[in-house]
Amino acid sequence: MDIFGTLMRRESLFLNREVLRPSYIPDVLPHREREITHLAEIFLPALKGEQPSNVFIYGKTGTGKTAVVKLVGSKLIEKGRETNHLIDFIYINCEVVDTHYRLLQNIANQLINSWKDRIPFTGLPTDEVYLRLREIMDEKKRVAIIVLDEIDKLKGDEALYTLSRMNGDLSNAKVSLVGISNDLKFTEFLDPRVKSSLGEENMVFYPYNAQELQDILEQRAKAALKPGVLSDSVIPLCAALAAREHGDARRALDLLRIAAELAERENAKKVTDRHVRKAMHKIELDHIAEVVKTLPLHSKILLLAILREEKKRKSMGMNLSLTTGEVYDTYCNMCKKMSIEPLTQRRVGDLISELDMLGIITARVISKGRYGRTREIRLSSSAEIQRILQNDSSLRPLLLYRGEQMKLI
DNA sequence: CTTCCACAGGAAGGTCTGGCGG
DNA sequence: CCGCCAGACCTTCCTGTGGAAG
Repeated sequence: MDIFGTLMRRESLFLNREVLRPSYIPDVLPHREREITHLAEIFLPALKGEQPSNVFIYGKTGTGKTAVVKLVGSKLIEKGRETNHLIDFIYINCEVVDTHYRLLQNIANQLINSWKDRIPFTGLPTDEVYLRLREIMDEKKRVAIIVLDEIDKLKGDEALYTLSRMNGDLSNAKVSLVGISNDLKFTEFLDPRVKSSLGEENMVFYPYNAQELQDILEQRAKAALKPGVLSDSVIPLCAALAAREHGDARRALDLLRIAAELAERENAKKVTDRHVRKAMHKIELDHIAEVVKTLPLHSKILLLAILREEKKRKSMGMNLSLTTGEVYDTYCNMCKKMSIEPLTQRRVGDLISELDMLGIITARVISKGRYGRTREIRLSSSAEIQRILQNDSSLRPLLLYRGEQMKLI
C-alpha cells in the first residue's frame, strides 16, 4: 500500500504554511506603522553609540507587540552592521525565564559565543552571575537592547531593579530595556525607582478591530495559500471571531491556518465557514486536552473530584456550582482511596486558582452571606476533561472497568 | 445595625531536588 | 566526595472579608 503516495497526490491548499504560524514575522505589519516609526525613533540613538530610552509596551495578546519589537530590532541590527555600530539585541520571554538568576544567566549566555564559558543554570550565587555579565558587556563595548517579553511573569522586581540600574556599573557598554506586558496594572506594584526608569517611554498597543484583522489575514493569506481556495466569507468570519476575543491577531491566524488544514484533510477544494467553526472548536478542545494531560497528579485528582461532584449534582437536578469546601472533601476521599496523603486546603485553594487561570475551570469568589465566603467552581468543558481523565493511567485506582471502557466511579 | 460563616489569600518557613565548584 | 545554591512545592499560622441572617 502506498500510503504516503496517496496522501502526497492530494492537492495542497498551501503555498507556505509558515506564514500563518504565530512565530512568523512578516516584513510589513499592517496597521502598526505608527508604532513601528515610534519605536524606531526611540531606538535611533543606538546607531550613534548612545543609550536609547527604556521603553514600556502595553497591549493584550495578539496586538502585535512582539512582532513590532522583533521587526524593528532586526532592522536596527541590520542598519547597525551597515554603519559599523554593532548592536546587541537580546530577546527574552519572561514566561520561560522567570527568575532573577535565570534572567541574568540567559542574557549573559546570549552574549557569549563559546560553549564552554556558558553560565550554568544553577549553582552560582546571583551576584556572581551579575559580575560576569558586566564583564562580558564591558568587553564588547556595545549598546545592548534587552527585550523582556511578558515582563509581568517575572518573579519579584529584584531582577528589574538590577537591570535598570546596570548602566551605572558599566564603563564601556550601554544597556536599554524594553518591557512588554499585557497586564495594564503591572507597574502599580513595582518599586517606584524601577517604575520611573522603565517607563521613560510608554507605548500602548490597542487591539485590532475586525476590519484591521481582515487586512492582516488577507495579507498573510495571499502569501500562505493558493489563490482562490478561500470562500469569500472565510476571512471576515475569522476576523469577526477573533475580534470577539479582544482583537487577537494570533487567534485569527490560527483559525485560518487550522481551518485550511482541516479542509485539506477532507480533500476539499475550498475552505468554508464550516471549516472555520470546526477549527475554533478544535482550538478550544486542544488547549484543554493539552493542559489537562500535563497537569500534576494532585490537580488531576482535584479535577476528577469536581467532575464527579458535578455529575452527582446534575443527576439530582441540583445547582451545578460547587464550593471549595465541597470539592476539598471529595478530593480528600479520593486521596484516601488511592492511599495518598491529601494536600492541605490552603494548597488546594492555590491549585484551584491555577486551574482557573489555565481556563480549565471557572472559580469566582462569591459571598453567601451568613454561610461564608467561598469560590463558586465549575468545569469549563466537562466532556473533554472527562475524556482525558478516563484515559489517564495515574488515576486508575479511581476508575472502574465497565465493558471495554474505563468509567468514573 | 452587628454578627459570623467559610473560606480567601498573605507571610514565613521547611523539605527536597538537581546541579554547580572545589 | 562535600557544601552550597536556587527553585519547586508544601505546610503552618495567620488576618481579612462580603453579605445574609438575626
